[in-house]
Amino acid sequence: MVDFKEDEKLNILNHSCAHLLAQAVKHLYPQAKFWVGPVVSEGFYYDIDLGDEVIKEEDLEKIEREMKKCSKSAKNIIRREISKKEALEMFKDDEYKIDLIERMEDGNISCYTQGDFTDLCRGPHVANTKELKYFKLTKFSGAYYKGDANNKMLQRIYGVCFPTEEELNAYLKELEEMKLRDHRKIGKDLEIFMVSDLVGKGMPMYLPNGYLIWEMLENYIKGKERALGYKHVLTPPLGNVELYKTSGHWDHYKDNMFPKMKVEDEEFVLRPMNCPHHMMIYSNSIHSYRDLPIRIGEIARDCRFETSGSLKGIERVRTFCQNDAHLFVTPEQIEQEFSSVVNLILEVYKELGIENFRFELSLRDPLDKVKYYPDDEMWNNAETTLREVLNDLGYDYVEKIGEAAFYGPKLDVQVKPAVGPEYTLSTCQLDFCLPMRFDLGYIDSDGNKKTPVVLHRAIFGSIDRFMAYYLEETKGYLPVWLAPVQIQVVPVNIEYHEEYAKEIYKALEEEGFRVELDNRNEKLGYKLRESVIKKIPYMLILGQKEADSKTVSYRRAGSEETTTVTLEEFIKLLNDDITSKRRYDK
RNA sequence: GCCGACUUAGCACAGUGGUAGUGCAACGCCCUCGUAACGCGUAGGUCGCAAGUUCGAAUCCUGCAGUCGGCACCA
Repeated sequence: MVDFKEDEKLNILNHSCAHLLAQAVKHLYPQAKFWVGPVVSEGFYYDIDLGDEVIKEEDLEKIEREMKKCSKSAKNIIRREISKKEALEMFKDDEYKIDLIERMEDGNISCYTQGDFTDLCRGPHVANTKELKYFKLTKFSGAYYKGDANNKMLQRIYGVCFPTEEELNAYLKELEEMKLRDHRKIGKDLEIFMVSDLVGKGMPMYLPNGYLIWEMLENYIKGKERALGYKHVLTPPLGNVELYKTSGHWDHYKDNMFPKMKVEDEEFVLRPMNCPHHMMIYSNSIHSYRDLPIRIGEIARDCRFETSGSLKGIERVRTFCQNDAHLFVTPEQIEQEFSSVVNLILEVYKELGIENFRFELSLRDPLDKVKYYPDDEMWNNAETTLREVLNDLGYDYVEKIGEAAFYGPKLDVQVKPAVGPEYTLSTCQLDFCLPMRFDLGYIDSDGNKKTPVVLHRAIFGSIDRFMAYYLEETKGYLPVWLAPVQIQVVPVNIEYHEEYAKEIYKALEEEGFRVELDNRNEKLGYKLRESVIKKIPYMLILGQKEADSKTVSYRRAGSEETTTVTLEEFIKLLNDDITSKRRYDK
């Protein structure tokens, strides 16, 4: 999808369109006061205080009509440099603009005027409002002033603007198409997961198709980890509150945990993460420097009390299974183990054909003394280490201040879903803090007890989220190794060809493929249509021709071509598809 | 959690005050068929839940729940 922020021409056009929106809103709502109206990846928006009024759906059309009027009036958009004093006087009735101006440097302030409307802005803009012709207001919502939930909620209106009608329509069509690949739709259509109000929101249940995909993903990633020396464990999905007080999670996240429950004279919580359990496993025995790194992995069920508004399909849920592991290493081993994790991430992405992702290096905000473990030296050390390893590996990344975990900095891999904002898929976190809090140790070569360093890492993030992402990536056309049903055998005529179809079906089943025989008394076209809708990778069409020549004809979902081969060749083809994990959706 | 919208059969939807409809799916009959829907028929819904207004509520009001679009949050 086009990025309005990155495309210079669209950026200016959309920024100007935000002003047009503000002008129209000012006409319709004279009491309106304006906060900011930036261009973002998805277009532009403007945050507006309408006093007691709120935007409703029908208001959008009304505002659009007014915008068209403002556009048609063909006013020149005129830039003017103003002094800070002038600016403060000009916008004296708008506390939001005053807020902005007060933080601006004198001599570096400008405003733009179009007809009866002037907005504070650094520009640049298009020359005339008539250039803003092909736009659409796409969505609206409340948005907290300065992004702080304690502040007043302003009205935010989103829109997009293009130079031509064709581009606008193409974009709107693309938006509609993206909705079709939303994992919630695919998950329902292909019977992958369900939710039940009675069980609880944000607690998905995986249906047979979904659990099959789950098992394949789980076995795949555990196999990769075993090859790298990981040992997998199984730990309970709850823990004593003291465990989380020791780790520090209780102080930081107790509001985001399910409340504690008292049993006899102990208190427990459903666990929100697995680090403390794995720390206890580490401390179950005495370790020598020779034993390190120790890599403990687990597909571990966690429960987090996510706010109702943040839940989304199987992407953001209240119960989920992390593809978690904790690597206990000596300080000298950090670099090698961290590289190894990054390489594993890249290897998995490459194998599964995931190409649209980016790295974020999440660092602490040094001014935030509450959230982050107070040890400057530790933080500087950890952040420098991660940065150096990333630079050595030569990967592009952006640094995000204030995004670190409370115990350490991390590398996050960000991806964009079909619908909604970016999220983290994989993560690798460096932690000097929890090993100290749990008093972990190993005996070093000099005979002294030292504290290990821990790398927290998740390749799939959670199996749930990864599945959501991969369903959207593949549009539901799963590669053969993941497809719940790999082959649908369709006899042309049930009366004459069922016997041959059964023979082939049994042969494929004996080879270990997930195969189904459609022996219903329906027309060929009808049965093929169902296979296509269910996105089954291979349709095997068996009629007189195939029975006579002892061959099979196959068609891949998403293709209209039919190929005829021998059964042996077909099996070879399938096995090749499965081992290569090849995607065929693109 | 906050702002707004939505919730009708397994699925996709229509129906804005007069005791529920269409298409697909399901089931039955018919058809016996070569690459995305043969035809006919049958069954299926306390219209998200609760309370209210009304002679009468899927429709109007209120509350609750869930979902969706954003905001906030995300160890």
